[in-house]
Amino acid sequence: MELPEAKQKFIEAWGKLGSEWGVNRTMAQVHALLLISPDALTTEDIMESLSISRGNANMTLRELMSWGLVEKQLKAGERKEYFFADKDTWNIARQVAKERRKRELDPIIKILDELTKVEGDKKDPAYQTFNKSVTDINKLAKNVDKTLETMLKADENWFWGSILKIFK
Amino acid sequence: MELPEAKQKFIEAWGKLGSEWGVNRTMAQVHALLLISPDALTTEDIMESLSISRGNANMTLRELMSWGLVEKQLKAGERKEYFFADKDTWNIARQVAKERRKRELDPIIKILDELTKVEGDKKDPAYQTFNKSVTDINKLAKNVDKTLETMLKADENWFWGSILKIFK
DNA sequence: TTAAACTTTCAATATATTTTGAAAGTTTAA
DNA sequence: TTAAACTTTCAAAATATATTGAAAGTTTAA
Repeated sequence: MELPEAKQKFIEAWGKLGSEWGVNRTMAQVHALLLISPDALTTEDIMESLSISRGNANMTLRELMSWGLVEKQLKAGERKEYFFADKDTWNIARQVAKERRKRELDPIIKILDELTKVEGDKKDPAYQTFNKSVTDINKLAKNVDKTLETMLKADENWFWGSILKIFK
Repeated sequence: MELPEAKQKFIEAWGKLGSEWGVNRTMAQVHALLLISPDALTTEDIMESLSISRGNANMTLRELMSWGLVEKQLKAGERKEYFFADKDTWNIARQVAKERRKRELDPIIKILDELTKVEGDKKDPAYQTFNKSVTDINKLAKNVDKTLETMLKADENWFWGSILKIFK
């Protein structure tokens, strides 16, 4: 396989993976494109490479910046804005974990905490089942939360070293 | 908060979480409903509880069964099919991890393995960047894969015990 | 100033996903 | 058999999500 074809495949695969994980396809593709570009790209470059409109490119880039995955780069003596992606995979994973925790895990834990407190007739099977499921899910969510918390603070080698050591 | 309201909230929250994680909202809601039901429910019960059509209920239940999250229950002397959800949170997490690994992680690892092998001019920055990103992402994906593999084999207490011990 | 170079916005449009519900299919009891 | 009880299918409709592109907004150099 030659490089241009390989690039295409990578962008396609990353886009597909994104859309299976709640990230819009174009956003994942722009990210992929920037990940394999040695230099920062302009909005025009991205529009052309991926055949998308200016509006779409602009929105997507802002979204990627809000996720902390892409940054603007200003070049001296140039009006145009250039964009580049953080290439450090561990940073990317951490950044994504951080954002999703904030956006999704935190809110559900808040709701589960409330629901855990709901009182009811301890003899009522409906109440028992509700309470057990909610409590169990809450525990799981908190374990995940703790693990993420540690991951966010950790260094990559240490993290995988520790995890994989357990699983030797 | 009273039980009926709490149930509603739980179904709503689970549905929202699902849709943020690539599971369709209705599927997550049916799952939530079954999780908090002490008894197995019929298609009719589910249609009524969630105000959805027969076709939708049927498709969703089959999908949940294909994920291994819900099972059919046949009651002696009855024609109707009853459905109930596995209430063990650890089983649910494992089941979901197992399916997503098979459906999403495995295919991308296969592609990354191929892309890692692409040859090119080692002096070319475009090739260097491509190769580094692909290789790094491949490593990360394989670490995740190994961790999931172990999680799938593990017992809940052992798993969280080991993880949380490291992160004490 | 001002006009060229660039970025942002957003209503309209296109695309993708989900849901409906009636018809077709299947199973069972008598 | 057969007809009632139940499940499945799937084309059409509804809904949700993503994209376009032209107009409006902003910044800069002269």
